[in-house]
Amino acid sequence: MSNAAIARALSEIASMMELLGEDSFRVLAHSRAARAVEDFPGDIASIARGATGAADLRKIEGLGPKTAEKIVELVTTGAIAEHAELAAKVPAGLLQLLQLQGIGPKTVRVFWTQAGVTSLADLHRIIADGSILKLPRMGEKSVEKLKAAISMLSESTKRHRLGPATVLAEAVIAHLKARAKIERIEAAGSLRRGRETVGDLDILVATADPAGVVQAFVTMPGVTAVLQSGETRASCRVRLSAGEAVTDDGEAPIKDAGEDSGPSMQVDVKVVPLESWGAALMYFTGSKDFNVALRGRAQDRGLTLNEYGLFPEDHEKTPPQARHVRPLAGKTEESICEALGVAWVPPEIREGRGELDVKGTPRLIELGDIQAELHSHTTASDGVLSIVELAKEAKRRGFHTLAITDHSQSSVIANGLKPDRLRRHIRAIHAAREEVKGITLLAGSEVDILPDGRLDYDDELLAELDVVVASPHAALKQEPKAATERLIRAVSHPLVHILGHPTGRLIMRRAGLEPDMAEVIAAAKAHGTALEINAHWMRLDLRDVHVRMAVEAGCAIAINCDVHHPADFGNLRFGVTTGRRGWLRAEACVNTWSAKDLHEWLKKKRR
DNA sequence: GCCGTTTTCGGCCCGACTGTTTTCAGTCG
Repeated sequence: MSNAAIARALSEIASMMELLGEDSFRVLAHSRAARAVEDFPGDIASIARGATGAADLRKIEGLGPKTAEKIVELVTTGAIAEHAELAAKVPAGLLQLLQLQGIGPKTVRVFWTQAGVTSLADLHRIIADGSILKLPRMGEKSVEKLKAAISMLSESTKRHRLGPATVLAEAVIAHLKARAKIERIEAAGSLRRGRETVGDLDILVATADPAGVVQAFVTMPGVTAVLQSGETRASCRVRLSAGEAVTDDGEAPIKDAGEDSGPSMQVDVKVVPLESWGAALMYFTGSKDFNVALRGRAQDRGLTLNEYGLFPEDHEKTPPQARHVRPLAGKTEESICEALGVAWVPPEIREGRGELDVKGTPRLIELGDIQAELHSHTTASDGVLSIVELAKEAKRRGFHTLAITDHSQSSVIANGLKPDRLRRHIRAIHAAREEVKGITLLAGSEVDILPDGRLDYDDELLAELDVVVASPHAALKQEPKAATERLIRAVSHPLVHILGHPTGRLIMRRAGLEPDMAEVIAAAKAHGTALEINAHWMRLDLRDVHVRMAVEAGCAIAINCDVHHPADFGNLRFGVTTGRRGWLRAEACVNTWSAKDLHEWLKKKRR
């Protein structure tokens, strides 16, 4: 049973208790437990099945005696009795109503207990016959908002992948900068933390002209609905196509239908005072758990931290900023951390997982550290550039090394190379070295890992290559056990340098392989094989939690753009961000090494 | 239901916005 499935069960318990009007802190505890399970890097089910399952689970922050027992119950019996008892009391359709924007548990409970609503269809009915207006706090405007929320139910609950979300955020920032006088502007939230998917965008602005900023935002092209618009914040749904020519699939540009169609995202613009910039940025960047931990540190010191700054705790009812109390810190994130006696940590690792205990700011990998691209495709397989064009582009971007790694024979759809074609291709790469100087061109291959873990070329041919990236492309639904054996066999092969996109997942589209990653990492470490973070925003594979496992195990990491098109080099930042989320330091990433060190490492597997 | 170098009991983030109110409840992040 996957962590996600266990988290869902706990989360449903929380929602159902909420609808029954039970103690809100019990609800909160179950929601927290669900998140703890969802975000846990290891396999919760196998821990729960252990002899001391419940005790081991309790060591995870957010899980206590009761929630640990419920997880053990779920894993061993397939269900939680309490879940079934709650489900008998709460109609299933109500959970869907909770997804509606602007509708929370209190309102759903009113619909249910006072109007007998148990489904979306019932809700439609009381709207249609007007009886909804008899319910408390339900006026014309509320009903209009509710109708809008129903019509975009599926769209508004959808998360979006990091790539398109980043592009849209940059477009909003550019738009506001061009139309209002702005002191500072930055995207906060999960985008700043570099999560692989983003629910909505939080754009923070420091400005002398709040009204101008809000006005510029709500009239921006691509805005399909203004959800709220006040003096210091506004919320809109904005079409992703307002970003630029990056669609959800990373292919052709979205055709602008000129109406409220196409995928959209909620974008919140918040105006904050310049003297509170750091406090607001920190507050709105999160994560929630990180903020809670940080506020705990403030409390320990008799201080209170909010989005306006760090203040002395004086137990007054009115918040300090409203009484014009001078904050102890707030203009920058660093000043707040200093006043709290904690090291400033990069947004990517703010997860409330003990990062406040680190001594000194960790020096994580940065975009500028990358000096080599080790995974690229030419027109020989499914790329759009020739060897020379690709080499020139890599050189232009300042890389000292480029590995050409076209697909192997089993990837028929990608025009994979049969052995004789590969041999000619190797010679063509060698010839291109004469044409493009100032960059080392390596002859490689992205070799398919067959379902049983064998490679797609024989060892003799593999030994002729400078670089071997072994990747799974087919049979991505095989059982975890088979997947684990398959990948271990591949990383243990003496001629393999890098395990490419280890799981083959596509974010929000395809789960990919679900091997026991700890075992794969251990085998990779033992054989000196690097694990790839594929930088494409559709993949980001290895994923962040597995990067952290690999980093802690001392395994080498590669960050590659898997270049098929010149624009793919631009995805590098997403790969680096994912590395940072896994606490990756430059020295553990082979792409940051000097040409000498990198080439030496590659050759070691050829002796 | 969880958690603890100010607590094993008594806390559990809090401010902006909105719509419906006659001073505030609900939602959101």
